[in-house]
Amino acid sequence: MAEDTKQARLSGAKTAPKAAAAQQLKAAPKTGKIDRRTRILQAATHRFAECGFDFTTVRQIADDVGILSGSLYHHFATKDEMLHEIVRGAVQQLRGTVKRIAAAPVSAERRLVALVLFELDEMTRNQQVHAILTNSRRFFRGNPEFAYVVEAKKENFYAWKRVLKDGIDARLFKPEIDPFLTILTISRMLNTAADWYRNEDVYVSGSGESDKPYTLDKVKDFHLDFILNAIRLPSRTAEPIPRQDGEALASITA
Amino acid sequence: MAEDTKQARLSGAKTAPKAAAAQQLKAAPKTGKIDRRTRILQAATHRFAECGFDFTTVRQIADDVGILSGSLYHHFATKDEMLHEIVRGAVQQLRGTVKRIAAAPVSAERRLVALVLFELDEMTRNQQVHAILTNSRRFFRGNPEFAYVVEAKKENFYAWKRVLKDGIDARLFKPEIDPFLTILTISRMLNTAADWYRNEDVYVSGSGESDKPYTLDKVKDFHLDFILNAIRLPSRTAEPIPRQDGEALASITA
DNA sequence: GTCTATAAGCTGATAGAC
DNA sequence: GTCTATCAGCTTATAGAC
Repeated sequence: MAEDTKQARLSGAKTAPKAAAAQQLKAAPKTGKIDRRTRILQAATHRFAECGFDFTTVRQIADDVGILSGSLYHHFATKDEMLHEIVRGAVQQLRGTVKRIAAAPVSAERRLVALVLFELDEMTRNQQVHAILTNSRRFFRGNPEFAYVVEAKKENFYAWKRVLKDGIDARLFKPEIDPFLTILTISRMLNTAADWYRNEDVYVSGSGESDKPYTLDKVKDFHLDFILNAIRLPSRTAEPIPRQDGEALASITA
Repeated sequence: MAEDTKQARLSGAKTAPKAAAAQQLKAAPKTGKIDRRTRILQAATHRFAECGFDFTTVRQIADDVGILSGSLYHHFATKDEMLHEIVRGAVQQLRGTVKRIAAAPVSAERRLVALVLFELDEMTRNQQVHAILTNSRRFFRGNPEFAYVVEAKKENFYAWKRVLKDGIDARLFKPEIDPFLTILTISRMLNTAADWYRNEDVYVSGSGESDKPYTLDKVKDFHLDFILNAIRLPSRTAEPIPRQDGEALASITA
């Protein structure tokens, strides 16, 4: 892994003419009329999330869309290029919204609630992409081509840190909490939750969508409770959690 | 991944004569005199933890110990057999101790504290093996040869569930907590913490062992606080956390 | 745009010389 | 116990016919 010098050459010639196609990925209606390129990205996203980037083969992706592996290279120059198109949009959007929430002119507690709600929402809605970002994080760290991924993660950390610091200064949060440990713990907690919410119920549910044992709403409440109990000043534990305000702040993503 | 029918044949002929060698893995002094088989398992453990089982090649392992890949097959029948020897002991020990703590005749809170302390301790001490168990969990789930791994995980879950239920019945914990979500969250939290504690400080530390910014003790306190704040009855938040008692209970592993 | 065919290299694993 | 040499099958990626 140390000397993983698999060169991704996104040289000149074939570089993607319609990078915006990646956006259609979540907006695309499930009815038939979507172009090949988008369909390939859907298949790749699914495989990368399921098996990891490294362990997914181009043949699997090609099989999923019903063409041969060689034909993929008419649409994408390299396997790495597919990954770029899949993660870039999500990374940029997450970074932008997190920074905006962290800088909003409301109390630190409301910003924290908004951050939790937004990240849970985003990671659940766009779960496959975030699964890729988490599960293949070693690949991203070790590949200079994807430095922007780890860079965005770092910026997110500083946004959270600012909110925590503001909350401590405003005597809303415990002064003795360790920012680093707290953010790390919360961040992975939300990631974990989204992964479980979207995938693990395979073991339980059977029929439609409605018999899901946990609603996303309940999962959000659980985590808000868990997190706020841990960081609020003990004297404030009885206060209601400002979920509505956080919800409103979190939904301003456009 | 669905049709991953890579057969592991641990047929008859070459089956490992000294399976106990895996135990030496953590007990082995770092001085030179350890046999080849143990050295190979050390290298394999490191690689599996770092790159995942699937993505590790037998040639990498062979390189690490300074022999050729073909020579590995004098010591082990298959790559899968190495994995078995690496994880089996840890899985059995974890399962045994967790069940014993969960059944101990003390208050549910002390048992919970003991579970948290023990798992953090064990996952930190034996971090590489637990990283393998977590990172390659899809492999374990999809491979019948390793059913005992997921079986043990399930038993651990029921042990935790019992402690949580006892705590609710004894009016120590909030009656409204969701056992499944709570256990899932705590479990991954501890896993995450151990992973970070052992690996992530690569980015920070420089010289010896002493300048580590976080002691394991501090990490334990952080998590006990975080977890107990979330599940204790609100009226009990001011009570001291019975860490010493938990420590004592957790350390009875022999 | 997809196909056939193929390159160059890696994979886990084996046989037999020493 | 390690070596050399090799297998059959997989990997990403390319060239050129249709």
